[in-house]
Amino acid sequence: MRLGEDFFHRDCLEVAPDLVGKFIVRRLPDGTVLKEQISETEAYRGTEDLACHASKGRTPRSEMLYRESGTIYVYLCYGIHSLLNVITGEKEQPQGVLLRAGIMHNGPGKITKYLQIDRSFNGRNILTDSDLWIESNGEKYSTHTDVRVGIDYAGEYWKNRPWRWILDN
DNA sequence: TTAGTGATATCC
DNA sequence: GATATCACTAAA
Repeated sequence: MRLGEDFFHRDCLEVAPDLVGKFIVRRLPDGTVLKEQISETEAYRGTEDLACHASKGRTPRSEMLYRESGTIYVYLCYGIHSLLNVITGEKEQPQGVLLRAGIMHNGPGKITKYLQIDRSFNGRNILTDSDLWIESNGEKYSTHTDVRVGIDYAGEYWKNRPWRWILDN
């Protein structure tokens, strides 16, 4: 079953753990359908969160974070990797969830490479897009938390929020 | 451990 | 217009 607005229109701290175990589905231009089970997510929440791109305020890049839930936010990291986020919560309240890994592809840059997602997806909507969506198989999966990765610059408090969720083995 | 890579924010 | 920085990865 494809996940809809009810799922994403919640706080990122609720959506991020719930996304673990769900399936991200990508339909390529040639019709091939790729499906990958999500195994790791991270939440980025609000302007106070120094790890969130919205902490620098509303800029051309962070604009997507302020959009309605379900908006797709893709940005280029280190000049090489496209990182995929889904916007959650209330419009105008910047927050989202980073898809960090799938069962078969472990790493935020690797999952987008496999799914052939680049910045052309930025601003599209995962609720309505015909080439990218998220499905549930109805099962619940247990997770454990850890701190977020690659945000040493965010200061002790934000660096230590347990806002990464990982699928239990 | 380090190079590779280019968009972005922030400073002239 | 210049520059420092970065939610990463693969190779060594």
